[in-house]
Amino acid sequence: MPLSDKNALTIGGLAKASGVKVTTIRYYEGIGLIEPPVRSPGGQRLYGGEAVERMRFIRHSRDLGFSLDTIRELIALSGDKDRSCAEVDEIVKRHAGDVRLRIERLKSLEKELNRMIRECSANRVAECHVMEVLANHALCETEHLKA
Amino acid sequence: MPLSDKNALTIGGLAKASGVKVTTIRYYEGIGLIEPPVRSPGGQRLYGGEAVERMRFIRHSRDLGFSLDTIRELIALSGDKDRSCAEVDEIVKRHAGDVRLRIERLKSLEKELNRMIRECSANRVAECHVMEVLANHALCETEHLKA
DNA sequence: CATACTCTCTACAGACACTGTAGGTTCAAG
DNA sequence: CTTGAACCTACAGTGTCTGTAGAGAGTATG
Repeated sequence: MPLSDKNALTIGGLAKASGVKVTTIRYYEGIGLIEPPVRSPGGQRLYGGEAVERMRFIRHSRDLGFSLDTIRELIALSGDKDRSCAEVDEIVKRHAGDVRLRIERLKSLEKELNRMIRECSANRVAECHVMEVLANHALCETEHLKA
Repeated sequence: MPLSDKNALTIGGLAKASGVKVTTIRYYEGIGLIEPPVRSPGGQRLYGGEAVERMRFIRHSRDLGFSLDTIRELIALSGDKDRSCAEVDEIVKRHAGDVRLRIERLKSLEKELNRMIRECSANRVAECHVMEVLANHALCETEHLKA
């Protein structure tokens, strides 16, 4: 993107076009996830169209739950167009596995919470079954390992 | 717990008895989640048996996914033994709702990730379907709002 | 050209729930 | 009395941003 490009986007324009907030874009630049763009004579950031693509890629990957570190890997891989995409698949599979695990844990959590609620007969706090369960894991039916 | 109590626990003993790490106990004291205990002449923390109960309560609540702020509320409510436990129920219900929502989101995420994996034919990165999907939410089937 | 107004700039603090580090002190056992 | 584990404080770092403050840049109108 040459400086002379009249179609350059300011950071606000990039934010609107990509759905990533201005402050977040600056943050991504700060941690080296994206390249620093050229600046206007007054010091404002100016972006070309490819920056929109990149920001959308990042945003969608974030929405799919990938960490910024993983996204960094994906971006690096995408630079090597001729490489087999087996590594990319591997990363996505690993992530899908993580997600499945988290779902399992949350499900047993949900079961336990619902059981607690069902079994409370709304008495005084002093005899509250919910409170007892909170105090004592032995009263739980499931193992609900930390979410 | 009088200072003279020979059965007092040091922070390490409390950690073992409750399953909460030493540093975490100090952290909880720092943020005012638990009361500062009495100290030995040399300045070391000394805890009585009720501290073990409290730490277990906190740990189990954390395992069930409650935030420290919510646990703070629960502890405050537990101090008022005669109060109806409707508020406690309310808190647990709200949390159960949050958990359900998270499960829903993770499920649609999982679906999308699995679809991405299935549809990749392991070519070069340049034509990788996974990469395309990451770049473009329009290629998604589900709405998979942020997890 | 002056003014107003929006956008952008940097730098730093805060959120959550801890974990880790550095450098020192206390305590119980041998 | 010495050793070694456990303890102490204070502070920085994790991840992914969000929010704030105060100042400068760019644009539209009078």
